[in-house]
Amino acid sequence: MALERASPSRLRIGQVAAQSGVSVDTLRYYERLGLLPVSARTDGGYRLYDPWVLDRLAFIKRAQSFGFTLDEIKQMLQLETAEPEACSRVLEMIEQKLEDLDRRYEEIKRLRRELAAYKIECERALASHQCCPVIEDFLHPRSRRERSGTREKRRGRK
Amino acid sequence: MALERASPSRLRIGQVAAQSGVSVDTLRYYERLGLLPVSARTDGGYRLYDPWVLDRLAFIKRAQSFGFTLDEIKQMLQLETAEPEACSRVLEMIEQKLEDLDRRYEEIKRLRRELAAYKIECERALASHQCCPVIEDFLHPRSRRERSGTREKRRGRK
DNA sequence: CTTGACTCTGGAGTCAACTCCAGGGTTTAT
DNA sequence: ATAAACCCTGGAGTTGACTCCAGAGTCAAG
Repeated sequence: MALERASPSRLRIGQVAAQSGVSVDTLRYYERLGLLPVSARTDGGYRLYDPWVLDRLAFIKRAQSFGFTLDEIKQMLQLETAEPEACSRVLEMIEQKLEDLDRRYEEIKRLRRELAAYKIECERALASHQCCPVIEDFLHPRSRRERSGTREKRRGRK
Repeated sequence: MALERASPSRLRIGQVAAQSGVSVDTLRYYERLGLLPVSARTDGGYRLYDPWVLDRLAFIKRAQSFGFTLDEIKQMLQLETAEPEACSRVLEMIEQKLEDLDRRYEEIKRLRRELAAYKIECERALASHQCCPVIEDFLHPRSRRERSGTREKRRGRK
């Protein structure tokens, strides 16, 4: 049985791995998950890939970089490009992911600000050879904003 | 409900859980990890906590919210507050985490921008009943059309 | 034909931070 | 004394995205 031997158009898994930067293990993993098609095989059982899987892998990596999970990516890949439904579905997912990014963005901004404040305090303490205020402060967060007031330490109710 | 017989100053694990918002399982897990001290016990083997573990738990949650891992938090907790070394060590960790936040911040900004562009394209296609350009675009990030291409992309990727 | 690089399978392991479970023992109110 | 909460241990399971493994088969070159 003449198998597709050394056909320059088809790649073995190692070549796909090398060209895509995705490990062979991951390629097989993706196939199990249904992100890649069940590939053709040689008589000996070796997988043979059409070069377009490289495009698909690029898609996967790109979508991943946006924070889409493999499962979400799979859903996108299962959509028929031609159908308008596909587009609204994708739009939906994009909008959700945008909200997601916005939330994370704000959170990071807030954390950054707070952490930077700690840093300054820490530097000051270090310069004047005092004991570390950060751990103290982390331990009693609420005393921060009432430093000039009462140092109440009651937390939680009951 | 509240029944603190005997010594009112010591809490059982369920009370700590209720007051801290951390599950009893997690409390035991933290103890295993060394984030909480090995607690005293009743004769029957029940854990008894001093109320200051609530402060420590608040510290842990706060540090976690900054993106510190439990392992890093443990390192901080092991530092002796009084020593200046502790402060410089903490400063180091804070600075590193700040860099981390900055990196993530920039990345999110970039992704947001790109994703928003996709969204607009998607909306346009949807409005004019064309086929979804996003999947197409994801699939061919910076290549020319070879496959059923309809129009040239002017928007360069990345 | 032999070598050595490549590939196959199924399943297990990894990481972080939990979460759940079975099968018991303890406390305390009634 | 009994029931209802509560708690104990140790170990296994969860999630997502891989990563590694043993033991076997395949392929192309020399």
